[in-house]
Amino acid sequence: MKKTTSKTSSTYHHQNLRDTLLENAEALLSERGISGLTLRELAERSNVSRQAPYHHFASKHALLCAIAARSFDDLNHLLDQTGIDDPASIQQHLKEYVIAYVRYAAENPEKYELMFGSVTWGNTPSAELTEKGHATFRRYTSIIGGLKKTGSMPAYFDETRMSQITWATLHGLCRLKTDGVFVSLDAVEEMSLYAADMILEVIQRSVNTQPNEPLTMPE
Amino acid sequence: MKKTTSKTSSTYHHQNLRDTLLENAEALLSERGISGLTLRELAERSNVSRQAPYHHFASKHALLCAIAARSFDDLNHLLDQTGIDDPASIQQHLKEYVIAYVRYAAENPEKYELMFGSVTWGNTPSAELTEKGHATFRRYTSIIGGLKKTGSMPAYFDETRMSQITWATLHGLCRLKTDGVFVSLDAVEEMSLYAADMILEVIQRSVNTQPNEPLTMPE
DNA sequence: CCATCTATTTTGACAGTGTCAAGATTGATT
DNA sequence: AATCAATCTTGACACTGTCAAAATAGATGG
Repeated sequence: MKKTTSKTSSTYHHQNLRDTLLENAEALLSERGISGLTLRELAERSNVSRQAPYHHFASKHALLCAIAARSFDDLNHLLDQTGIDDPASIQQHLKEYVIAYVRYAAENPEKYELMFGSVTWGNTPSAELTEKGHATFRRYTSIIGGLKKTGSMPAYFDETRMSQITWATLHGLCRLKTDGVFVSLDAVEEMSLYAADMILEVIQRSVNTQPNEPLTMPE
Repeated sequence: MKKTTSKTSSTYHHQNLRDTLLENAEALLSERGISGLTLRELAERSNVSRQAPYHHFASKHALLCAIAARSFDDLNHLLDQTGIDDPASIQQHLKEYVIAYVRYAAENPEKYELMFGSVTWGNTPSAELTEKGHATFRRYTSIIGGLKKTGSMPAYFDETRMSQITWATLHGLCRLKTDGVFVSLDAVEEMSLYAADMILEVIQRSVNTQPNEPLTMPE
């Protein structure tokens, strides 16, 4: 029974240490980068011994997964605010989504790396992380699916495949920015909108085309 | 004057230590992953003291950049073997390129991470690395440019932007695979070919469309 | 109100890591 | 043969993540 005791005995963390650690970890992450986020310094910054975090996170990997999951929440919150001005225009929604997505990645490169990088995903990512990651993708798929429902997308399109590759485009651009291959945020935003236009174009043009030669699976 | 002395005094490495280190580093990388590649174990495996590698690589970062540059050579060598069966068909070339590219990434996830990851690019990547990375992209651009020359791509397309975003698609898919977000290689290959088809489609269809509403730069 | 218990925090220790500073060794050059 | 510059080695330092065991706090039951 460790629910709402909340006596908050000063100089002793107890229940809220986990949240405190996560907040300080995010700050540390932004300041020193992913390799500069060390458990010992995190503990010191949280005024706690070096082993204390282990009672809230089984390992450093678990902590990183928790940060990633939390970052997915942040991103989803931002994405929720797209497409509300003109709910009827899914095209507009897609563009706003893309811009919000790219901006978040560019402004939080270390978090984005944890959200999709091999550090977290390469070694049995936490269930929380995989679930939230998939949820974010589902959110994107629903937009692409919306294009189909409103008739902007021909019915014979493979909705899943289409979502996967167009979102991979978005992800690829973000990754190139967060990894430092691309440096200009303006350029990446331009590319992203260009990509969004291309996606909308290929869908739009397909509508006016005979479905006898669709975007099929080769081989 | 340290050219071709090549006396190869046994049990003493001398000139070829650098190459030996790189080879062993690649092996170690494949076996233990990027975090398992440690300078000390690399030295031990090369029958050399722990500080010896520092005479050939200024730091671990420099070593990682050298591995990445070497990997670019490997990849470029593979890509050179695409599009030779039917040089006339650039569409075929693109598909072969995509498949070879994805396969290399999937089979060498750690190398791919060094080639494009923040570990190398985030902290002043070596001139050799940036040059070879850009060269690889230029190679891709030339294919997209080939589509324009043969009339398959409308002249008003922005060749550079088009290359950037379609290559970002390829890169995004590879990254999702190498990072462990996607697990099935078959699925990623399917997505890649689907993407290649989409690229070719959007270009092809554009040819039969009035250029008054092209894929313009928004805003 | 006190004793007990469990969850939490701490201290000690260990095997690693990258890399700086000096010393030792080698093959080549004068 | 003597000198030299490049190369390799050894010692040391400040770190890292994490196991083990001791200490401490708050909550619980009498």
